[in-house]
Amino acid sequence: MQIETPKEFSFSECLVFLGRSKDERLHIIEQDVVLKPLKIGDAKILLEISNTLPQKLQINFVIGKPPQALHAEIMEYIREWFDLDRDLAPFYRMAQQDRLLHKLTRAYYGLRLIRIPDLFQALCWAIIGQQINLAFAYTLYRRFIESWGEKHSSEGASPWFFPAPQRVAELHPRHLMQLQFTGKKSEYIIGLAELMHTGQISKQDLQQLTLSEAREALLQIRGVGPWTASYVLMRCLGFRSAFPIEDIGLHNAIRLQLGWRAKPTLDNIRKLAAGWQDWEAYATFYLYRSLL
DNA sequence: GTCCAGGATGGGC
DNA sequence: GCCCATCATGGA
Repeated sequence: MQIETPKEFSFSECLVFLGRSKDERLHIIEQDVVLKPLKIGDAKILLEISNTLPQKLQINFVIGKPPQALHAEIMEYIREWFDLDRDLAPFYRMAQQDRLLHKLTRAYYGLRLIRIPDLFQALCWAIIGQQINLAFAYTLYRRFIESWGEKHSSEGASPWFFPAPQRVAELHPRHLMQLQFTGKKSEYIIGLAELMHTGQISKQDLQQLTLSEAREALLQIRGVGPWTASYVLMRCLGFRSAFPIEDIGLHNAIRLQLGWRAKPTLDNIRKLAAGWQDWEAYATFYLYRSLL
């Protein structure tokens, strides 16, 4: 199976971001190939994604060959994961005039905003990452996945499926506190799992809304504040104008790019981002990339 | 040992 | 509505 890629696309740049943590368990990168387990309906398949031909992604099924009827859904997942349906030409044109972005868009040309298509996964990742450094966040994330997720294959180095809301909803906070989650984060994650499992929150519903409506809906969830809402709008729901302006990583990236000793104020950032309309999410993502 | 980390909540004022 | 203590531990 093959997927056409747009002109402004670099698989290797995407792999840099996907490979940023040793604690990643939801995919495996080896030799410029990504292994990704995927549940489509009842089928559990293992995708092998590579970029051997120009302008194409090659998708091979390592284990579990899905029926032809599911191929469209699989392709749609890949297109979303690598954000292939976005035309980056306007972003790059805007970036040429931008103090912060002009270097980054040259250095990381073809990098796509790597999405987290699964809403539960995106929210869990954001909540776990609140107020702790990224390395520790990945440690907790790995423990969560290895404790309540599902390994695709029991043999060797196999990637994992993210824990299902149904299973997490049945946990007691102490189960997560054993993994060194705080008591509050444990409650947030379990409460969120209940909301997802019962269908009170769904990606499908949120995608029908405008940015501000979806943001308000997310803010109703206990444990989801302004940063988490914006982060999920950006990484999962694909809103181009989502902008986690409170993000410490963003602040540090800006500080380093400008060579400042102190972190920028929110007012500084608003001025620097004045020209980013409709590309705030991409600008943020390229600044994240600059921290690797 | 110190300081900060890709924040959110609940209470006091 | 704003301010602030609290969470809770790892990593640099």
